[in-house]
Amino acid sequence: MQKQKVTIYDVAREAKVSMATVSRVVNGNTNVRQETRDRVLAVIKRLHYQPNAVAQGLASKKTTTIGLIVPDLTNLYFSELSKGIDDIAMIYKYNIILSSIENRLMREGDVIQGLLNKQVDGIIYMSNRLSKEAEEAFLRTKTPVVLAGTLDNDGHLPSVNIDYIKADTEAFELMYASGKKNIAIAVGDSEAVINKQHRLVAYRRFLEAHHLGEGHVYRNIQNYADGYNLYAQLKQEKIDGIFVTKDLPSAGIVNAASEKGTKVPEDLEIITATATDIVKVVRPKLTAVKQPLYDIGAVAMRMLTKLMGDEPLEDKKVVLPYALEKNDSTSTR
Amino acid sequence: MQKQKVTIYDVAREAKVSMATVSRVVNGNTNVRQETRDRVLAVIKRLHYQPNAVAQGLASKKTTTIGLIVPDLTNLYFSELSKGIDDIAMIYKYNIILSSIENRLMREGDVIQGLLNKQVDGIIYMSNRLSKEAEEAFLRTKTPVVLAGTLDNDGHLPSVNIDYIKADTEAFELMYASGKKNIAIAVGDSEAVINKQHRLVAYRRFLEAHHLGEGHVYRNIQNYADGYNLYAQLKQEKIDGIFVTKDLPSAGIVNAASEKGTKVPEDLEIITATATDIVKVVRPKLTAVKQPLYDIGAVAMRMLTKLMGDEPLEDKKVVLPYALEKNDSTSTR
DNA sequence: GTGAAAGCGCTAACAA
DNA sequence: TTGTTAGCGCTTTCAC
Repeated sequence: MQKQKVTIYDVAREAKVSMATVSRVVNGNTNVRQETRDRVLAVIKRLHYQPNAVAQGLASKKTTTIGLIVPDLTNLYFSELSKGIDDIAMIYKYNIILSSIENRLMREGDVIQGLLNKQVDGIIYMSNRLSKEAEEAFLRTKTPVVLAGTLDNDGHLPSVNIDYIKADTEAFELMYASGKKNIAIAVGDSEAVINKQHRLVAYRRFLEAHHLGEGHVYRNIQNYADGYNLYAQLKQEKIDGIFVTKDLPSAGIVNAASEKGTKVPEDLEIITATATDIVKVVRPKLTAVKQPLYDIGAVAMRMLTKLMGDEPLEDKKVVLPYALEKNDSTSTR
Repeated sequence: MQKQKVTIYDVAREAKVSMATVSRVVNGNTNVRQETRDRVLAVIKRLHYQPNAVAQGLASKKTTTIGLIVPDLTNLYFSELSKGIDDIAMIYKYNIILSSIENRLMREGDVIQGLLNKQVDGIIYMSNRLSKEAEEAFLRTKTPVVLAGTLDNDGHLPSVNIDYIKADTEAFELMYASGKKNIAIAVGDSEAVINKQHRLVAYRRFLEAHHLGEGHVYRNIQNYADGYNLYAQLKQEKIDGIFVTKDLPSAGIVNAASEKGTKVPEDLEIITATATDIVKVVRPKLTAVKQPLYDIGAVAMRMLTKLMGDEPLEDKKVVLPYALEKNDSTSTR
């Protein structure tokens, strides 16, 4: 490849100043006489000079780029979070390097190392499950990291979330208030920190509080078909209320129930843990925990900008409010 | 910020070779004696040396990074495309800089310039509407660009798509075969090239072929509510079949129809132009054009790798096959 | 097969 | 306020 067409050197020569002065102008340094600045600016415009961000990055050790680690962009949960992150990143002029960790083409540790090699100024990580190797890599590096809609085991890393235990408990109690006694929970990855240490804990506490016995935990319920197929089991085990962590499986359950003649919410109540577009498309409309996904992303990104600017963080663990949106898959108002 | 911990220089010193040799080893250059290579590799491992990609980029003028321009990641159409792009990019070891152009925080030209300043090796662009400033920027730069699920006005840029005219015509004819005579079309952005030069053209040709008069074009039908609200108008204008370019509005129409007592497909047939998860969640299940979104993305990325490697392209405009998935919102099988 | 040395384009002391 | 001068960490001729 050829050399860059117009460099800072060309501008300096044409404007009869030093490279340093051009650099100052480009970076908005105020220590430049207005007259000089204008002259440089004119040359920059005339030559269509554009700074080479890679060279800037090498010299300044700042790339104005962050890494975004995400499991699956086609999942609305993550894409909503990403949108919040993206908007704030744009405001602060950061670019985002997107790293998907869904397919196992690359080990998570290598993905993170790749980001670090690209000298990203910070990393935002989202995933249902924070892998061990990721957690270790994050604790080792001095590059700032923030978790969005994600929790680590010991709470060492800055993060933004809602209070899952509180939200889930409210959901269980809503179904209980309708007189349901055989309430179940269906989770995606039962080893994920949020499920293992929060949602399932809330479930057990709920069961104990009302002396409801062992309960029913369905694991690995990930997609529409999983939900659809789960229905038969729910029917057999006489489940009359279920909390589902993902939206597509919830839709599957509702549709299966409708087809097989089970009335929702009379015979079976359903609450889903994430209010996406799916919720309003299904009939009956699903009662759902409305998480402020966009805000979680936005706040996470804002936290990261502070960390990258060596500003102090008020809260390391931010907890945002949620709302339980009562729709037609539950009966108690 | 401090200097990098371990540099190529440290490795060279410890291995008692020159930086050039270390560089060769790192980049898999074969002109290194096996013995030397092993020694260098051992030192790299011992010191945990990791190359600085920014410095590599500056020296080699290759960043192994591409720019991905996307309007809205929460739109399944684009996130599916992105997934295909991401997978292939990962295989070829390219990182992706994600640039959203949905919010108008930044002009599209500036977004592209920013990517160019970061010295990306290539760009993939997706959008319903290729803006004039984007098109001009792409024609001006020597950085390779590929359009995914997107078309430019004059067809100068490499792109991957399906045959929209053929697909839409098939959809119209399917409804016509059911005896529908007042068939309409609802589009998102009617100025988008795909709509203006393909979908709407197909619609007009269909009307003419069957002497169906002027027809009905509904514009700016973007989201669930738009579709839901459109129903009243469809009813008033006695529409008995409609082709909708987006999935959420389709769901809105179906749900509104069900609520108001209009039978789908008996009284109103609906076909949507993109088969996403929404299609199978709505009842009745929507008949839809199944676009190979993942493949479009994958092929676009593969084309880009060729362009970046100065390999020739067999086809500049790739057209992938689609399938019309007949579900329950149409009656003809 | 290996090394010396000149950059890549820019920033950031330090002087002036 | 401006210029000089080292780098930043790496690749890449060109010799040997």
